[in-house]
Amino acid sequence: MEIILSNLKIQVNEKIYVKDPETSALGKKIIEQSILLIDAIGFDNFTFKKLGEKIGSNESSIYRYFENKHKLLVYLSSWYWSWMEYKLVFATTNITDKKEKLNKAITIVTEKITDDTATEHINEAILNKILIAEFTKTLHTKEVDQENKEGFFLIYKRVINRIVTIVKEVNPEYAFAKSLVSTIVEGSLHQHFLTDHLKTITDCNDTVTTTQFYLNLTENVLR
Amino acid sequence: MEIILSNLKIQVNEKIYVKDPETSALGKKIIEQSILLIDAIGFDNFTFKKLGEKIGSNESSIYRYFENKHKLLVYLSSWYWSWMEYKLVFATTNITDKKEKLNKAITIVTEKITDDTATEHINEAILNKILIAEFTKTLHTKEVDQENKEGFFLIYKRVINRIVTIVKEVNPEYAFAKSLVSTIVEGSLHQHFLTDHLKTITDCNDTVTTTQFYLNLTENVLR
DNA sequence: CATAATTGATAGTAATACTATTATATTTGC
DNA sequence: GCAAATATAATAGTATTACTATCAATTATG
Repeated sequence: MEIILSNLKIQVNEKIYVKDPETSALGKKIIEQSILLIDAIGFDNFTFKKLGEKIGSNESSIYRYFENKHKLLVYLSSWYWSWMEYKLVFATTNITDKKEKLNKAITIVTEKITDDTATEHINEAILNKILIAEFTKTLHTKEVDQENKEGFFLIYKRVINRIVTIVKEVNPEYAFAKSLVSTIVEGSLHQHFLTDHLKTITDCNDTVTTTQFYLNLTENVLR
Repeated sequence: MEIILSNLKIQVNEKIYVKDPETSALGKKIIEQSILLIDAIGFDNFTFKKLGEKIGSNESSIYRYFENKHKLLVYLSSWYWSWMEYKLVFATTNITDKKEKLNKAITIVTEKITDDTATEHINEAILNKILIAEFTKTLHTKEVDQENKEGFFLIYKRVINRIVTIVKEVNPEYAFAKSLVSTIVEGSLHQHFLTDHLKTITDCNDTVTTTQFYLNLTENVLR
């Protein structure tokens, strides 16, 4: 997987950026360091000025890549879900047993990423932390309908619908496949958040994982 | 229920506000109108200056009630969950059948509030809309651990743990009661959000409700 | 090597998120 | 009914944010 991933160009909707950050050294530095800075100080405290200082570049240069920090977060999220989709497709192709395929898929989207994988300038483990802490903010804006129309959330929705297809293979009778999967994908980020911050309302921790919870849940719901 | 609710003083943690808004006409106006304004323009675009203009009061007067807009949102959320807890307790007390009790509880926390209920200056239907759109923002900050320590999320956690108790009465063997309930409570807000904005990844709509999805899910998981 | 494209530096604006001070109402306690 | 206390309003001011515009300096490319 390592080799393949390192050659992989993750596709992100062009409308999200002003200039594709993958096309220059500065662009890659913006992505790499924004992930570290958002993780360190949180998205709310993150500014392009601070990022500029961190990478030794001018604020105005960053604006040539992204209109604002919201779009940058949408970009990072899109990249993440694109990477997730790749992992998902890679891990489930050629599995003939439907239940096994579904379990694999659920494992992929619910497990916490703990190690930096193949890509050059992107630390997926930290990006996963950012998604856990900040992903909902990409959706919860007044512009969500407009941005949805422009395709900002296409990859996210595609990841969910890929798993929906697998769910329907396991149980074609089940009436809530979409809601189940969207609950799992969003909910697993939430359970990771609770594990980190509000331990009294989750059972998930280092030994009992979020993945186990959702595997068990899905098994029970679809049987 | 109407009469009782109108006499009810909803309790909110004192640390959330500078001055209790329930103790003055201006305070109540701040709560009433902030709900309408946040609903209208979204929390991100909401400022104390705009609220001041809307209620014909000075910005600085609002700061005497709330340190900042984040605390105001935490207050509104707290109030909502306190109201929800009241409804929950009221609706489930004296129900002896455990499954019926759980179904009632799940219905209470997952259904969309569509009508303004008893309280004077608070429109619960609109407040519910705000929770659907903005609640995650109360938790997803760098200060979450500190604020959790100070008890900002106590009522929210108590609502969840009340339902956890009911789940355990129905099935004491089930190992993920907390995660199940926190998934339901948070997830139902999310499903309502998807129904409003990302319809392609949910099955919930006007005829098939979020409540039905979660009743079915819980039934299957605990049987 | 000339030209184009990119980046950096500087400056500037409007809005945000407050704090401080003082004046003016309004409430309450005697 | 009035003085004292309290609440509110008005004004001003600061630091930061979230940009935009301009122009100079650097780097890439044909």
